[in-house]
Amino acid sequence: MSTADRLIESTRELLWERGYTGTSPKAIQHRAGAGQGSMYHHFAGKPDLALAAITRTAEDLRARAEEQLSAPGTAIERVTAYLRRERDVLKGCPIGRLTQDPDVMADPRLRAPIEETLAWLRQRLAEVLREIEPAPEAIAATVVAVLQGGYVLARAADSVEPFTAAIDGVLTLLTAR
Amino acid sequence: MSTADRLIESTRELLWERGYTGTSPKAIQHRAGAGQGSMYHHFAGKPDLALAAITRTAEDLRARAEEQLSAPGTAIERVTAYLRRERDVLKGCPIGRLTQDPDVMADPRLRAPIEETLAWLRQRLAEVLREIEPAPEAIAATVVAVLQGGYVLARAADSVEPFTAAIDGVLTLLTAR
DNA sequence: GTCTATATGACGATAGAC
DNA sequence: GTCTATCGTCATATAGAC
Repeated sequence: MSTADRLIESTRELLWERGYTGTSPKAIQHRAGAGQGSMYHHFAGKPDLALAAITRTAEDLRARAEEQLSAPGTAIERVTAYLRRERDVLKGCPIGRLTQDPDVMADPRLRAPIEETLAWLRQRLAEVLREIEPAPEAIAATVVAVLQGGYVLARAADSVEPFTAAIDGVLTLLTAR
Repeated sequence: MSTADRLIESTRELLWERGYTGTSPKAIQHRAGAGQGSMYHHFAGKPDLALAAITRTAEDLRARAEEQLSAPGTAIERVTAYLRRERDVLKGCPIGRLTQDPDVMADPRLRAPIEETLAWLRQRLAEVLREIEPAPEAIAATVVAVLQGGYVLARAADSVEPFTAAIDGVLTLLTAR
């Protein structure tokens, strides 16, 4: 892996763990095993590096969601597979967590991939759910919200349990229709 | 309002807007119209002040939830009133947002009120929903998660719309039972 | 109680040698 | 491409006068 790649990967990890404000260039360099000069040679600064990291994380999220959502099976089966797939629940959503960072949301370049990714997810889930719901838009928003909110509850409790309960609840409601 | 009170209120606002890491003592003092010496006279430091602020915000959240949840009406009516009550949607949940702050979650004193408040909310909603569900725990978790996740989607979109859609969706699912 | 002065280190970046 | 030196500012206090 090149130095530039190691810098991007380190930034992705740190943004996930500590957010944008909580992530310093120094910490990125240390984790990547790169020096100051090296980082500023490859990237213009912290926002530039964050953009590269966020873009890569957003692509990754979409690709992995698509794995479950475009698999064979009924709508319920695919949504269930997506919601119950293995996740780093206590780490939360690497995209959703950035919405809490005012410096990220204030920068249109950093904000765009986050807005687009969550809008895409909602729209993609609506497509799948259209198989069983004539107007699935609101329910698709609910499903994405349960996921994002489940992460919040899990972090608050320092336990996966509330996340699992929230997913179980929405699947119960969905399946009972 | 006393200086100590102004410091606590300013800290509450800043924690809501910028999180713990993003909030400096200097910013708190400036917003409260207090000097350095004044702040350190009343509070031991940033964590001490944050604890006072978080405690007050947690009490406030519980009191305001209780307003809707203990009102007269059916379970569905009370949950609907709670979910649809007026909110500062784009600002998000002042308690839930702190779960994204690793420095808060790493400090047991700061973490406790957050954990307790969300656990209480879940349990309180389960009590209300028991009127229509024999085993309401998972669905109560879902309802709280939709709220927390709805805030995330609203911030990502810079619009109240996804929040409203997510709430509408879960109420549709709940009411259709 | 509130003020000003001072301290130590981190933050985010630039400059220039190698 | 990477390194070290340097920079101006902010973060988070402590000390002591008033």
